[in-house]
Amino acid sequence: MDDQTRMLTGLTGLGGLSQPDVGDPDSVRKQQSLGQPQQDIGDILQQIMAITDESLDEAQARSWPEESPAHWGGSDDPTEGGRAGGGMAGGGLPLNFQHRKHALNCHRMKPALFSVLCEIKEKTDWQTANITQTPGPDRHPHTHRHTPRLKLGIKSAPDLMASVWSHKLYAIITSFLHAATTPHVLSIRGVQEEDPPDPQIMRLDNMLLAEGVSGPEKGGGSAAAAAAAAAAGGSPTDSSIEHSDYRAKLAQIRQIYHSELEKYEQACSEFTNHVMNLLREQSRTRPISPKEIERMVAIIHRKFSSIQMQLKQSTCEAVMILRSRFLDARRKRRNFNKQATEVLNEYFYSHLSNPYPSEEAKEELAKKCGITVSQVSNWFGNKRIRYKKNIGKFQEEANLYAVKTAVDAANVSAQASQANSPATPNSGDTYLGQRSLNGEGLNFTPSLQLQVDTLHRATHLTGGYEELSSSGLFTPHRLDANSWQDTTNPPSVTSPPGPPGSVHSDTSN
DNA sequence: CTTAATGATTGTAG
DNA sequence: CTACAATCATTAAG
Repeated sequence: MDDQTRMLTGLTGLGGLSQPDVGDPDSVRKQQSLGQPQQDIGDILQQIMAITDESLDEAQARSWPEESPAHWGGSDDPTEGGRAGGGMAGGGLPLNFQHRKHALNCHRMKPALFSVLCEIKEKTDWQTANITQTPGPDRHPHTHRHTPRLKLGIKSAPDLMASVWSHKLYAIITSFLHAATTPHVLSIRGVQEEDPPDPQIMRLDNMLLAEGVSGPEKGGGSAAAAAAAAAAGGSPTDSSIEHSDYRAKLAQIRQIYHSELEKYEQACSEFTNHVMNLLREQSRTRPISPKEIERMVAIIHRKFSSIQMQLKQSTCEAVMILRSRFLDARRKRRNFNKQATEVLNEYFYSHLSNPYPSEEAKEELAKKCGITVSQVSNWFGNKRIRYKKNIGKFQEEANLYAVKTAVDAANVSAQASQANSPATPNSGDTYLGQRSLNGEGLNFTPSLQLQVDTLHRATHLTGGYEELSSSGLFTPHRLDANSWQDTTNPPSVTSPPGPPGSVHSDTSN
C-alpha cells in the first residue's frame, strides 16, 4: 500500500486535491460530475487504483482457473487453501471492469498522467530497490547449519523427506505467490536469504554426488552403498540383506530428490511465466521498466534456488540418517556368544591387576572369540570402567572366574605334579579377584592376603588343592600394580547391605 | 511394558 | 593414538 499512497499523495499535491475517498464508486461519480480539471485527475487516479486491483484479480483468475495453490506443490493441505485465493475476495465484475478500463485508456488525460506516473516511479524506484535487500520476517532461518549431529531413532529417512518436502515447497511457493500478486509487497519481501554461501552449496552438491544421489543412474547408488559399507569397517559377516535394504532406501531418497528437483524447475519456469504475464498485463496501466522485470525474475530465481538448496540439504540429512541407520554398527549390536565372553572374562580376571592386553594378546583373544581386535578393545574398555565403577557387582563374577582359573591351574599343576615336581608355580602371572572380598568384612589386608583367601575358598569349592595357595604362587610384584583403578576410586562400592560373610553379594537391589 | 546388561560411539585429556 | 568417562541404542530378562 505504500507505493500507492505515495503516488497518490504526490499527485494530489500536484493537483491540489483533497484526500479522496478511495474505493468508493459513488464519490468517484460525484466528483466526475463536477467536471473540473483537478477533479478529473483525482478521478482518474481512483479508477487506476480500482483497476489495478481488479486487474490483478482478473489475471489471477485467468492463471489459476480452477486451482488452489496446492497445484504447485502437489500438497493436499487444506489449511492453506484460502491463502492465495484471498486476493480474489474483492474480485469485481469483469464486464464493468473492462468497460472502465477502456474508458480510462481513452481518457484525454491519460498520456499526461502516464508520464507523471513514470516520473514518480522513477523517483521511488531506488527506494524499493533498497528495501528489497532488507531481510523480511521470513521462515526457514535454519538454512545454513553446520553438520547436523546425527540423532538416531528416526523411522525412515525417505519417508521423512517425502513428508516434509512437498509441504515445504508448497508453503514457500504459496507465500511467494501471495506476495507476488500484491505488487507493492513483492519488491519488499521474499528475498532475504540470497547469496547462500557458495562453499555450503558446493559441499552439499559434492556430498550428494558422492552419495550417488545426484549422479547418474543405478551404478552410482550401489557403488556408494558399497563404499559406505566399506568405510564403516564393517564385519565381513552380515551384509547382503542390509545392503539391498540400504540401496532400496537410497534409491527412494534419490527418487524423491529428483522428482522434487524437477518439480521445482517446472514450478520455477511456470511461475516466472506467470509473473511475466502479470507484469505485462500491468504494464498497460502502470509503468514497468525492463529493469524491474529483470529484478523480479532474479528474485524468483533466487528464491527457487534457495529452495533447491534446502532440498539438497534435506536430502543430505536424509542420507546421513540412512547411513547412520544401516551402517552404524550400534544398530545391529549382537551380544557376544557365551564362549567369547567367557574367554574375555577369563583373561580379564586373570589379569585383573593389569587388565591391559597387549596388541598381540588382543589379536589372540579376537581370534579365539571370533570378534575383531577393536571389539576386544571395546570390551576391555567397557569392562574396566564398569568393573571399577562397581566392584561389588562383579565380585561374584570375579570369584567365578577365579575358580575357573584356579581349577585350570590346578589341573595343570596336578598333571605337572603327577609328572614331576610338587610345587608348580605355573600360570605365571595369573590370579585373582583381589579386593573382591573387601566387602565381606575382611577388613583390610592388602591384596595378597585377600587373594590367598580367595584362592583358598576357590580351591575349597573345587575340591581343594590347598597346596597351591601355600606354594608361593602369588608373586608380590603384581600386587602393587593394582593401581589401575586407584584413580577416581569410588568409595569402594561394596555389597551394600550384604551380611558379612556371604560370598554372594548381590548388589542388584 | 520397564529395567538391566551390554556393545559401540563420542568427546576429552594425556 | 590410547584410555577413560559419559552416553547411546539394542537386546535380554523380569
